[in-house]
This record gives sequence, C-alpha cells and structure tokens, in this order.
Amino acid sequence: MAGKKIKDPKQRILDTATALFAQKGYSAIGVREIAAEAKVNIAMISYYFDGKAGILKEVIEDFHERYLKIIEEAYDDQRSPEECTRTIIGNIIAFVRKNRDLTLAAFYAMQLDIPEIEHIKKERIVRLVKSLRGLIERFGLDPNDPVPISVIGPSLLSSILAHFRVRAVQKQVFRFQFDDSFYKRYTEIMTTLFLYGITGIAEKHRTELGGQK
Amino acid sequence: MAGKKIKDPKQRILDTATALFAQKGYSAIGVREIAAEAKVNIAMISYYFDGKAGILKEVIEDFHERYLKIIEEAYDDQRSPEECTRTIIGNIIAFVRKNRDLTLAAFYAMQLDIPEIEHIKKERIVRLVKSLRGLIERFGLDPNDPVPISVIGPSLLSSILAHFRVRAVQKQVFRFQFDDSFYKRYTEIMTTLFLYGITGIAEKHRTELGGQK
Amino acid sequence: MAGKKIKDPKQRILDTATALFAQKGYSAIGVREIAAEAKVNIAMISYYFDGKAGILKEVIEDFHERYLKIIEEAYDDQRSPEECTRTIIGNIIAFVRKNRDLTLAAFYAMQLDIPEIEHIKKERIVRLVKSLRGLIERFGLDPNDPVPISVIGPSLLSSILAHFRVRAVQKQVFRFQFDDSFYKRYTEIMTTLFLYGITGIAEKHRTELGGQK
Amino acid sequence: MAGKKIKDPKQRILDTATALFAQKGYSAIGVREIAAEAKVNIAMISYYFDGKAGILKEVIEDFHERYLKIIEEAYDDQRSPEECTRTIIGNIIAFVRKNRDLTLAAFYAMQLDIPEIEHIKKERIVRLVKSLRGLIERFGLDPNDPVPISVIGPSLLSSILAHFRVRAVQKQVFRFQFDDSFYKRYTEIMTTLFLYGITGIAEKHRTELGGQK
DNA sequence: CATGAATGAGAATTCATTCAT
DNA sequence: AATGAATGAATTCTCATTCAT
Repeated sequence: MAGKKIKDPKQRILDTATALFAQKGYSAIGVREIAAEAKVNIAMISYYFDGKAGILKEVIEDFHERYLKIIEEAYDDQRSPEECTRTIIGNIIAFVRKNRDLTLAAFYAMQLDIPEIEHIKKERIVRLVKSLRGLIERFGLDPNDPVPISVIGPSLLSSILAHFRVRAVQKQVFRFQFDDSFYKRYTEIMTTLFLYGITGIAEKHRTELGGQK
Repeated sequence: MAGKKIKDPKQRILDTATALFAQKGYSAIGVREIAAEAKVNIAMISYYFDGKAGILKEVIEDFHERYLKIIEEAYDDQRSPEECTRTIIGNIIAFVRKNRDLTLAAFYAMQLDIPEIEHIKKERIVRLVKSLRGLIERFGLDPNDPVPISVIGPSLLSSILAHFRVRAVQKQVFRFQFDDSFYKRYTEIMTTLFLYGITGIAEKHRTELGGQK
Repeated sequence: MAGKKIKDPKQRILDTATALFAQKGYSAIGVREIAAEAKVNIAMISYYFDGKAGILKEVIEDFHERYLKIIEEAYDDQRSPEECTRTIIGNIIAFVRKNRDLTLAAFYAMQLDIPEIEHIKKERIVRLVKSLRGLIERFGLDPNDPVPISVIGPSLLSSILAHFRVRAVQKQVFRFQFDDSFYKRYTEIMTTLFLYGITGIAEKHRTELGGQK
Repeated sequence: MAGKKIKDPKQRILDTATALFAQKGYSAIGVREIAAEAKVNIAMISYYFDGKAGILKEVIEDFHERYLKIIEEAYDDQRSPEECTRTIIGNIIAFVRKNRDLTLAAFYAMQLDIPEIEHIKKERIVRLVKSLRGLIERFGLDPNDPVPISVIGPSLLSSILAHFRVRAVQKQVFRFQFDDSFYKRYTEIMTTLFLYGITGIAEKHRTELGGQK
C-alpha cells in the first residue's frame, strides 16, 4: 500500500530528527530544519512531541531500552564470561551498525548537560553498571572496586562509537571499504582487544592480591 | 600583582568559553553567556576572535597542537613499543586530567559537523594515524590493514574521555573519590587493558598469517 | 437525569468561555483553553460559534438583552424617580451578583477595541442613554445637557462592577464576608450614594438656573 | 535640538505601548505591533524591558506612584473633608485627562488576571484603602465597616474612567464637545455627586446608630 | 455530531554581529 | 581598548481554523 511507504508524520519527524541530531548535535538543530526535512508542518513537532526536547527524550529512551536489552540478554550464567563478552560486543557492534544515527544522537546527548534529560542520564548509568557488575565479577575482578569499572564500563561503547564517528572521514581519507567482511574482522579484533585486556587486568589483580598476602 | 590574578580579557573569554563548550557543547552556548561569565563586553568577542566560531577554532587548535605533541614526543625508537604505549597512555591521562575542559570542548566539536572546522578534522586524523602507524607496526601488526587501526586508533582517547565525561555522574551516584591514587591505578589498568589487548590482537594476527601459509 | 447535570456542549462552551473571559479577558484566552476546560473538541467551537469571536458575540448579546431589560422594566411613570432609581440599582446589583462572569466578560469587551463587536457598542450606548433620559428629566435635570449624563450614566454600572472586580482581592486582604447581609447594606448604601448625589446635582442645577435669571 | 524632539527609543516604546494597551488591552497587543508603531527594532523591547510583561510593569508602577501621590497629597487635616474630597476629585480628573492612556492601560491590567502583576494589585489596594480610610472617618463613617469602603472606594476612579472610556463613542454618537468648559462642569457635577452621596450615607449612618440606641 | 490530525500565520524571545562613541 | 545601544534574522512555540473521517 502507498500508506506504508510514506511513514506517518510522527515517525518521519523522529527519524529525521535522529539523523540530524547524530550529525550536528541536539542544540545545533532547529525545529524548522527537522520539519522541513521531514516534510511536515512545524507545528506538528509540538503537537506530537510537545516541543523539541520531547523528540530528544523519545530518542534517548528508545536507544536506552534497546541497548540495555542487548547487554542484559547477552548475559547468561550458563556460559563463560568470555563467551558472554563476545556476544555482547558482537551484538553491540551489530546494533550500532544498524542504528548508527539513533546511537550517536543518544550518545551525544548523554555527554552534554541538557537540563531536560538530566534524570535519564543517572538512571541509565546505574542500570548499565548493574548489568556489567556480574560479568566483571566473573572475570575475577572486584565488583566494588571503582577503578576497573571506570576503565572498562565506558570504554566499550565509546570505542565502538569512536569508529563510527570517524568512519566518514576515514572513508574519504583512506578509501577504506566498510562492508560486511570489514565488520566481521572489526568485531573479532575489538573482542580480542577487550578479552585480552580484561584478562590482563584480572591477572594483575590476582598478582597484587597475592603480593598483599 | 593585580594584573596576574585577573587575566586579560581575551584569555578570560577563552577559558570561559572552553568550560562552557565542555559542559553544554558549542551550539548550546551563546556569546552573551560567555561574555557575561567572562565579565567582558559582548563586542569583545567579535573584536578578539572575530565571532563565536573564532573561539572554537582557537580551542581546537590549542588542544590539537598539545595533544599531538604528547603522542609524537612519547614515541621513541630506542624504547620498546610497550614502553612507548605506556608513556603515551600515562601522558594522555595526565593531560586530560589537567586540561579536562579543553579536551572535552575540542573532542565534542570534532565529533559533530560544524562547517567552520571541517578542514581541521581531516588534517588531525591524518596526523594522528601517521603518528600511531609506526607504533602499531612495531607491535607486529600490518600498518596497512585498516581494521586494527580502526579499532585501536579511536579507542584510546575516547575511552579515556568517556571516563571523564561520566565522572560527574558517577561521583554523584556512587560517591567515588577521584583523587591522585585513583588516577594512579586508573592509568595502570587502562595501560594494561590496551597493552594486553594489542598483544592479543598481534598474536591472533600472527596465527592467522601462519594459518594462511 | 444525566442529561441535566452535564449540559449540552454548546452551553458548556459558553459558560466556560464566559468564566475565562471574565477572569483574563477575551484576548488572553485561547480556544484550546476553552475547549479543554469545557471538555469538548476544539473543532466544536468553530462548529457551534463559527470561531472565537462568535462566542464573544453571544456573550455580549446575552448580557445586553438582559441588562437593558432590567433598566427598561424598572422604569415606571407611576412611581417617583427615586423609587425607580432604587429599583434599578437593586436589580442591577442582584443581576450582577447572579451573573458576575457574564457581566464582567461583556463589560471588559465593551471597553476595548475589539473590531468584531464595534457595532454593538454604539447601539448599546444609544439605547442605554435613551432609557435613562426620561429618568434624569424627572429628577429635574436637563436631558439635553451632556454633562450630567456623562457623569451619572456610566458611573452606575462601573461603580458596581468595580466592587465585584476587586472583591476577590479584598476578600484575601481584608477577610470580608460577602454574604446576603453584606449585599443588603451594599445596595442600600449604593442607592443612597446615587440618590443623594443626583438630588444634589439637581439642586445645584436649579440654583444655577435661578442665578441666571 | 533635534535629539529632543524624537524621544529616546525606550520612552517611545513605553508611550506607544501605553496607548495600545489603553486601546485594546495588554493581551491583544503584540510586541511587533508596539515595535512597529514606536519605530524601534523588536529586539529592543526585550533589551530595555526584558519582555512584554516588563513594559506593563513599568506602566502600572508609573501610574500607581503618581495616582497615589495625588490622593495622599490632597489629604490635609487642616481642611474640611469636603474640601479634601473636592481637591482629590478635581486632581484625579485633571490627571486622567492628561494621562488618559496611562490610566486606562493600568486600570485594564488591574482588573484582569495577569500573573506577572498579581503582587502589585494587592499592594495597590491596600495602600489605596489606607489613604481613604482617614477621609471616610472624618465624614462620620465607621472606617472598619467594609460596606461604605466597598461602595465609595472603587467607585470614584471607575466612574471617572467610565466617562473617558465611552467618550470616544459619545463623541461620535452625540457630537459633544469635550473641551475645558465641559470638564469644568464635569468636575463640579462629579464632586457634587460624591459629596452629596457621601453626606447622605453618613446621615443614614447616624440615623441608624441613633435608632439602635 | 464529533474527532484528532494538519495547516500556515503569528506569538515572544534570543541570536551573533555591528556600529558610533 | 572598550562600551552599550541597535539590528535583522532566527529561535521555539502557540494561535485559530479547517479538513477528512
């Protein structure tokens, strides 16, 4: 049906805004720009989202839910922590590849002080750390030690996103091909980096504890 | 002397703007806000920096120069790649700790499409990759293979910054103490993560090459 | 019956709009606000009243008809002008007490330039002056002298309304009780003010005429 | 000098806004309309008055100060209450004649719920009643009886303003001349109305007290 | 009768910049 | 060097109304 091809205005606004937020950041984008690109009347933004901030809230909450689900679902007591980590990293990369704009838009907004979304930030970090806590423990690390969490926790997503951010520039400069086979190896190498890295941290941790005794 | 305490207007503008950009992002900050906080007349911004974008340019160039110098200076053929990496990571963390706002302000601006600074972005990535190329090679990785560079290159700074970004929230939520002793261990663990990670990647790389033969 | 409690939508709109117009004035009230408070769909306002101005017209015409009727009915050749005035003032006060919002809404609209109702204003003043003309004459005043009419005519209603306007504030500030006994005395005193006042004017008028001769 | 003829922009805004508020009411007037009529840039309104509401505040405070001064200055223990009342009424009429727009603009705003000026309303009524209290007492009325105050207090200004409000329409309809000689008689008759009226009220008051004994 | 989506014009405010002093 | 007034474009949001269903 024709109605299926051209999505409903609300979705068009959301998609357009997500792409623009990902590209230039929330503050740099105006509602007129969104409305023009989404081919809707400006007033529709207030009508559907109660203002510009309302769009951002939906973007963040959407990302948030789906991202946490990935991590939470990948965690499985039956499997080794290495296997879990492998699954998580693979899923995150696949997710970000498929939802690049959503992830970037949400991620940028999370880093900056945007009063309207302050409460979501805290909640998100709490849930995220809680999700990773068990995994870190099973690697032999102390889950109450703030340092490894501070190192490993934020590194994962930001490292992956760093790649997606600079990808456009890299494409221009080095003429890479970012195809499926690239991402197969990318995932493997990223997984290796973290698994070896965490193993190294855990090893050192045990040595230190041994030395203390 | 009085002249030393109250810095000259230009520097006051630069410092204030850097702090504000780091907190809310370039686009969200207005010149009035900067001028008010820096206690200078609004017209001074155009006078000294030729507009808002001029401040951002100075911020980015300042960061850029100092950051590349750190990496470039740490590289030393005489020392092992592990030693070099250790130095680089240590220096970066120390630098970011001391110049948190400068780094964040520049980093945020780098991720987003802000037309005025587009050219700097490319140049920066080229130089950065060039700096790391030799190092990666000495770890036994193929410097022409885009994948490891794509993984390792952007990960380092973004991982470190990720910590500094969420630090404020973590402080509130978990009541960590981010003092010297925290950063001593933080540096060690971050170094371990990367050294073990890169070693793992190099190891796999050799295995794959061996398998291919 | 249910049908009696929840009035029909048209009446609900009218009542709600009247109350809101009385409180904040015609221009400050939006159709959304009226529709929300009256619990009707916004489109119903255009449907029933052909737009926001249509509501105001009905409000004014309603007030107008009922108010003039009060004055016209009170006038009676058989009774003394004092008696007539007493009746008029008493009826007006009773009317305003019962239809406070209607009166205020109409009165506010009458004072301001609202293009849509310009024609009603003129007509109303003409009819009002005509109604009072006979009464003034019977007090011994010259009905063609503009001055007494300019003094007495507009004073009556505006004085009474002034009380109803400030009543809310007075209630808060001085903790008066505005009950039946208050309004019994209020009516008496207001009547006294005007009857003595008009008598005084008429007396002076005769003296002046006498002096002229 | 030329600079004296064309008043400074701030004053132009204030005068224009006052005239427009008097004509159509605060809510019906937009800043664009004010700016256009005053021949200033729209941004100047925020610059000088911090928004539309800022103009209204200045209008009300200006009126308020000057109006209260008139009443307070006219009150004099040495003179009879009749003389004081005569002076007050005369001064008010002269003031309103000279500052018609200021008075109307302030008066309209006082009647309506405009959140920004709520606090001024209360204060104004308190001061006004306080000013009139002594005068009412000297006429032999009980200053703690709410009824006479409720009758006389708000009547005075609203009666006078009622004339100025309908004047434009009366002019059209009846072709009166509102010149100095008109206002001389107008003042006399208005004074007569109130003096006789208050005297009547006081007389009745004494009779009632006598009857109670 | 009634709804809720949609419209385009208009609302107030803030923007970065410039200019005369 | 430094100020504060002034500008015109752009900001977000709300307005009364209409339309298809």
